[in-house]
Amino acid sequence: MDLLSGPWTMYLLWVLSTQGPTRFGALKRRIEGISTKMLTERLRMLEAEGLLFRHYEPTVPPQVTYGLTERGQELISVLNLLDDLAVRWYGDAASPPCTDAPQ
Amino acid sequence: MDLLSGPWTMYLLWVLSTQGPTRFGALKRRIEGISTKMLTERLRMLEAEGLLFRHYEPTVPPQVTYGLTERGQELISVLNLLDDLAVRWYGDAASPPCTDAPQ
DNA sequence: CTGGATCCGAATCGATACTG
DNA sequence: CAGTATCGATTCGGATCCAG
Repeated sequence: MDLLSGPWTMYLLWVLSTQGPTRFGALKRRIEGISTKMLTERLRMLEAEGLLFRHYEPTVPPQVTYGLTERGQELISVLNLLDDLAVRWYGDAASPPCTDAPQ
Repeated sequence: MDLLSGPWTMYLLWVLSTQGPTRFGALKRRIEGISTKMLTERLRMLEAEGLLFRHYEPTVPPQVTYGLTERGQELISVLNLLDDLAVRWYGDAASPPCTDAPQ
């Protein structure tokens, strides 16, 4: 509970679940409003909990990709149920802005 | 998400789910560590969201009982799944102090 | 591009005192 | 018993600057 209670945490997981593995900058742009500090903190915490992985590619410039681990996926399935309730109670409008056109 | 992200929120719901309708003072004692202010805030918020009800009995002294609504129960079922994951990942020790012997 | 370090204002939260 | 009101310490989080 403490883990998920942090700001942006659930939303970050959610974004990763809809986008698949995503790079740091893309996440920052996608989440819009989150600060570098927050994003880094959340990513570190979730990584420490084994909910997501960090893939570092030492190119120039470096590329770092984050994605859900198996545990992360399991957690997402619970969050999906939560979303079902949210939709049922508040309607689709309450859903996160899933404006993804991933192509 | 914002709703559940608040401090004590999930735990409070959890306690109410294992105790059934509970009075203010009992909740405060049960949750141990929460301040009056926090508890009141959380209760108000959850009531406003229709997750729990407030029953006021104008006796002397007054008795106020809080309990889960139907919506609250639905949400608990999701939290239970979350608990399943927690137990699987961290073991029973990480569970809330569910020291209930319901028989 | 991906962060780490620092500073500082804003929001939070607990403790306390008080009421019906 | 069940809160409300206020105040002050603390924490939090964003902005900024810097580096590999």
